[in-house]
Amino acid sequence: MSSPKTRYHHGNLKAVLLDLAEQAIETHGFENLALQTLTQTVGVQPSAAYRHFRNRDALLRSLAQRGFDQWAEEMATLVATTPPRLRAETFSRFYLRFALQRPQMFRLMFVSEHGRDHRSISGMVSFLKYESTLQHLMPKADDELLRSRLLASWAMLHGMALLLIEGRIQRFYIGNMDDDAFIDYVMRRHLNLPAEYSPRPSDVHGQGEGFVSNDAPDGKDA
Amino acid sequence: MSSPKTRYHHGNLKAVLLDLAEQAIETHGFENLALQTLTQTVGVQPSAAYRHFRNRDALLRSLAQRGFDQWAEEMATLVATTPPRLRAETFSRFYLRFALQRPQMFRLMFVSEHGRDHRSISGMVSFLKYESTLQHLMPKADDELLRSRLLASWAMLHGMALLLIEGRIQRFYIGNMDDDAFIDYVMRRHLNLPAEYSPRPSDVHGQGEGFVSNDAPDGKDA
DNA sequence: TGTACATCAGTGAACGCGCGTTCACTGATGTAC
DNA sequence: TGTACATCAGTGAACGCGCGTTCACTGATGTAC
Repeated sequence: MSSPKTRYHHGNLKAVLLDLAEQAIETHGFENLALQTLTQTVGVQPSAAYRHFRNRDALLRSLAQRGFDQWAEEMATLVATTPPRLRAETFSRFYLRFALQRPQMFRLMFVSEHGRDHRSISGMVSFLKYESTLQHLMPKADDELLRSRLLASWAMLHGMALLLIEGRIQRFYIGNMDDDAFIDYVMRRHLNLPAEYSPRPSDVHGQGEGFVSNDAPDGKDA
Repeated sequence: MSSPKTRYHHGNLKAVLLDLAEQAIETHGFENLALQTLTQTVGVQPSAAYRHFRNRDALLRSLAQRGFDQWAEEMATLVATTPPRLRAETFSRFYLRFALQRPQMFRLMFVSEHGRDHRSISGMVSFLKYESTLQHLMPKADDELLRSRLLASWAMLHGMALLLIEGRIQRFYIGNMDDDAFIDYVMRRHLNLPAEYSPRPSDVHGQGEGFVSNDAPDGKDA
């Protein structure tokens, strides 16, 4: 084994390309990822990338796939270490934190074309749907109801993340919160879990939260 | 006035460029809008566009601005013709319909960089915040509460629209609903307005909707 | 244990093209007198 | 009411460059015998 700098065969070029691509997109946006720049950073010819990826799109798809795989892993850990009644909040925090800390990776996975049609998405979703808090919360609920509840939560988190990432709300709503403060804020004010499932007491102002409000007749079941 | 085809001065090139750009982005996405293609469609030299727009970004920003202006107009009409107690739902339907029927325009305005920092956004939002249903619903609420409620609703609609537009949910949740059916679905199942403000009875299954549920102690105020 | 050869993972050079943008020009329009 | 001239809104041609992608090549690695 000669010095890593001089050896002809890089060894693990594929993984290194993905690593650097991940860094690069977080800085410049995945739309601006250029293979020539990327390979130059690694110190390798542009054409070398084509040993490992059919084309640029394939590289970005691989990157998204890796993201989904990691995501699935962390999700599994999360489930293993969190009691069912706390999973909804834990998942929500995880989703928001991911979006805020790695916004470009988030966009690549959950917004862009490159992140579509990955098996892991359906895996993640059906996992959430059947394994998470929902069934525990609503043992009698039918499938469609479970589905619509999951969708509602997902949409809320998704929209919240993107409005912030894309700079649509900071000027009007958020003071100078950092990520964690914002996540707390969303948990407290928007994703109002039933009190029994919320680890911290919510500071309700004596009325329902938002005109997105539920007409839950028996606030106990949920 | 010679035939429109042969006259040297186009007359209203700026407006026509914006019109065709709007069509083009809906077909190919605003990322792929090419000035040369666009001007060719109009039957004019590429350089002609630069009489009216400093560069490509300026054109897209103009397009977004025009979108916001139209939006503000329609919003004004909406307010003029809708009683306060129905405005929240009417606005929500408008938002979703816009997003589903003109997804690229929606993305340009509410997601892309070109749609940032327009005065109309802040106008729209503050309008919503102070003029819409919210104050009517919550006369005693403080500013921050109003703000958080608006944000919650907005995020929900925004996320719902984007998850659908970007193809993240159709496979798992939506059967073959058309736009209107989907909007109805969201209104019924997700954006559950208090019964008194919903024009159609919601079909609750005997429990709260979603684990995004409110612990509203007095379900009457809202 | 050593040699021959297939295979793999890089190099180097270049192509090509889409596309934003510039610039000197000219035809049409409007306004001062 | 007609003419001179400034100004405006186009033309035509071309530049340039970022960047994805190809292709013939060569150095390194592993495996059969």
